[in-house]
Amino acid sequence: MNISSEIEQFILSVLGSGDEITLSRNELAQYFSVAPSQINYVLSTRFTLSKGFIVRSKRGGGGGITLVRIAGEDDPIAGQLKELEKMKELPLNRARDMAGRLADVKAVTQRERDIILSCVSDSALGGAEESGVIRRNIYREILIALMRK
Amino acid sequence: MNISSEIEQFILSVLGSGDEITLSRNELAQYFSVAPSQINYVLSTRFTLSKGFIVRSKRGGGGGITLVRIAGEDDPIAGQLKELEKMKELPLNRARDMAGRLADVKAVTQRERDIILSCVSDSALGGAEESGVIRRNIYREILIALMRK
DNA sequence: TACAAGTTTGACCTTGTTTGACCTTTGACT
DNA sequence: AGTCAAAGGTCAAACAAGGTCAAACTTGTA
Repeated sequence: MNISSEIEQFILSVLGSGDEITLSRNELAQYFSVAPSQINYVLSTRFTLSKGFIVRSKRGGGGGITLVRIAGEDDPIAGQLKELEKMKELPLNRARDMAGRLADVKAVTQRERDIILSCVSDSALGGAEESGVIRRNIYREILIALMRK
Repeated sequence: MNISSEIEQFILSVLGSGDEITLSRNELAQYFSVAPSQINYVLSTRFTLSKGFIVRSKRGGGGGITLVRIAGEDDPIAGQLKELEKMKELPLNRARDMAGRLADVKAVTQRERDIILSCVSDSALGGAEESGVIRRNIYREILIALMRK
């Protein structure tokens, strides 16, 4: 496993089932013997909004970085639908994050997530012009289907 | 025996009776003293879907190639896959029939069928050129996801 | 032997990760 | 207020995978 993923796991394990954690960029970097900016890389690729995290930080003496897990309670499906309405295209990475999040909060099963991801994968849409637009429409239809009880 | 077949045998023997293996393209290539792209050749000729494998890969540092063995020929999903390989396009009616059949024989849940149908619906694909082709590719990817053990 | 199919190689491409040099903000202490 | 050390931020270059494609070579077969 690469270092970024190890750092991700480490943070997740320290976070445990809590929903907030504060950490020091420099300490973390030293602990793993990497450049401090690597921490930013991990945060920006693994702790994104679509994965359910908010990152706040403060510079200067006594500063630090705080991760907040977004409470998954207020219907994530409706939330994502709303999010989608603002987008014209849905990039694959974003779709992966979003579907992963639905699985994390148990709005869909692992298997359902796999189905969703194969629908919006490049191998399914690759050939198409405007695949970003199609991906967005497909994901939107899925969410609508999931809302119907 | 040619090198490609030796590499194939090697991979199979390491895989043994397991149904998943992760390997490094460059290491393998070095081990057999061949061009890295030869590994792709082996994968694409010997570890195909019809031979019962899915190949996934990730680039970049910490990347790698994963082979997954999938279900046998006798299940309805594999049957539909075979059927699909002969088609260039998948009309919506046909997709409805096929997904319905999967639900009938309990290869998917009702809810999974709904998700599948929304992915291939006209409201998802309506705008696209060649929506029949895209529908076929999406349905195909779904089947592949469903076969994963 | 000639042709077709299968194999092997290498040049070039795309994506994901890691590092380091340089920049900005903040709080504490004159 | 002014200074400055202690955070964290940005960005581009280097590195580390794997992917693609076509040309060259080999093998099997009519």
